[in-house]
Amino acid sequence: MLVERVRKTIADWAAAEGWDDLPVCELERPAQEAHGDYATPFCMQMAKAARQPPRALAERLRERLLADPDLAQLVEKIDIAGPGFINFTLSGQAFSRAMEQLLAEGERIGAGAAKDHPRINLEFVSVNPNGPLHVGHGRYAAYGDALCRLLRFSGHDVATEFYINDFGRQMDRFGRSVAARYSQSYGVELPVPEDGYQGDYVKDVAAVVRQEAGDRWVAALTIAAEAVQAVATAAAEGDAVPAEGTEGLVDAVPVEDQEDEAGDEQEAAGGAEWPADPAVREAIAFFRARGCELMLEAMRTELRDFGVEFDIWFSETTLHVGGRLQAVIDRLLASGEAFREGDAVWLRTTSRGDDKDRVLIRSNGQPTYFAADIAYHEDKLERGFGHLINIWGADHHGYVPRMKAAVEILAGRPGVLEVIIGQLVNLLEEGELRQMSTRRGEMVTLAELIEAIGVDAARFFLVMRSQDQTLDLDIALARQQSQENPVYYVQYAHARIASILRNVPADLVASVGSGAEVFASPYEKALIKRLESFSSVVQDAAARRAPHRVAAYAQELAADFHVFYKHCRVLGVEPELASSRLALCQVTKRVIARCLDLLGVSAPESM
RNA sequence: GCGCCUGUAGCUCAGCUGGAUAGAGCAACGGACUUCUAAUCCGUGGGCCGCAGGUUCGAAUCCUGCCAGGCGCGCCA
Repeated sequence: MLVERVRKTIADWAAAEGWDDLPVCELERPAQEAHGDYATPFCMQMAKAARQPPRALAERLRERLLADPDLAQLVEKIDIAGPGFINFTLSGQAFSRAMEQLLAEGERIGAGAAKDHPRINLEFVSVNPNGPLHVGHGRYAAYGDALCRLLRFSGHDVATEFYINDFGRQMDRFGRSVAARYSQSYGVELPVPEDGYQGDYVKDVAAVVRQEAGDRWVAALTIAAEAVQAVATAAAEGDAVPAEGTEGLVDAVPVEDQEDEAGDEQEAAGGAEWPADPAVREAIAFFRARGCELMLEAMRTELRDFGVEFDIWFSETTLHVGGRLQAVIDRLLASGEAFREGDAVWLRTTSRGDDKDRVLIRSNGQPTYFAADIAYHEDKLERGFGHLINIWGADHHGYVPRMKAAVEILAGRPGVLEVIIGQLVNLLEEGELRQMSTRRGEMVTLAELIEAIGVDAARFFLVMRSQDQTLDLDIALARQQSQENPVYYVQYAHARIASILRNVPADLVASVGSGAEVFASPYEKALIKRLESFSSVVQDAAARRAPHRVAAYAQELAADFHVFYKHCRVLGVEPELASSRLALCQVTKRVIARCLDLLGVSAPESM
């Protein structure tokens, strides 16, 4: 309200003086109370264009502002301070009018108007369905979901998507791991492959399969077990056993490297040591597919319990059937964006800023993950999304330039793909860094975190920091500190207001009075100013993809409310004051509830 | 070697498209419940904003260089 009138005055003035290229005037909340309710450094910024000293400009601007009768009513005084700041101290009436507006906005207070922007596809989590979600995935889930809510609330059309990496070697290893655990439950000695998944959850999956299928697959897997044992016996008699010293060394390198190297060696050695018997192959295919389904089901349930639901689940495997992938590559070859060199097919990503061209089809004829990703993103575009947002872990940031180049080629224009890199979660135990491995079943799962501190605290905790900040998580500390978690501070403010509302007498309704006593205290004024800034916080947080700003704002708002609550009674004071304060409570409750909702946290009526 | 992220109070971090004396929570210490929920409030102490230059009326914020930590740099996914 105030800022619009100030800008109008400035525009008129600039027109009269013939100044061009003036900056936009922004009002900000001064850190110091003595500097009024709002302030602007505008006169310092315009000094150059106007070729006059800032303080003189400030004096003249002040005159012009006060000449506007509407504006004069809103301010108690306008001061000029320091090198040329203009400080506004608002009148009582300004607060009443602001509150009237806020109250009238109702439940959708702070919401952005629907924007005429392209539909957004927001993809996140997208993990291999071969292990439980760990806290890193939880962070991306909490962040992505909060961002989705924020974008929607600020006026965008968003669909969320989970890309299921259900194709490739990792899933083969998983299928064989489940098959092994299944066999073991029948007494067949088939060990989990060395490059397989050792975690106990694999046993759970196997148990479900056993319940569904009975001993249907035991015969086939017995063939595999015998073959594996034969190989093991032969190896024991030979000299293929590695020296012990190397093992200690291998342990010192990062776990992820071990996984990858193990995988490559395995492949170099001709794939799985399991026999190529058709019955065995069929069994592996079955365990792989069914295991994947069961893991996905569990994941979906876990995410839903965490408050995260995806609009679309997209399976990578669907890209590899029906010549889908080949069709994309053929088109890229035809348009000259892709080319053959050696026995491989490459995409000329260097034409769009990447530092080298990338392989689509390997010389062995197999498509790369990148090729599938291109088909996938083309599919997104064909589904009508004009803007694609992907949330990736920091360990994938090297992949960004090629993917952006690919989408630029597909879409015919730059800027369609936006990649948000989320930094990783470091797990600490008693201050010591702890390594994680999905394969070995050593990790802190999202489920563990939730069990330790609950969904609300976990979600708040995971989004309260900027996504490009590495998060240190000590689960013992988190458990111990959950009582001090700021989420309860915010929720408590909400519950307190709910309690007031329950005690409101029948004849008292929320409405903004105009008397001089209304909103006279600094506590009420501070709260109203905070509430007024909510819509800009929403817009800002959405534009910057920064839901943590909502978390920070919620804490500030709760603090303003708790102080207000301490100093100002709502019930049992004179009627005009009571109904005005009731209005203030109601708006505060709406905004707190909205903030918590944007973060995926519940807003309790009582605690 | 190259690229991305980070470096702010004892700890965890906000603030980063430049504004006045740099903030919050936790931890430490001292206070406040006969009144709408004390999971609250009030107060005290605590800082070469990694370092050095530069731009500017003004720099935690922008630019350059350096130092430190994390993550990447494959015809892996």
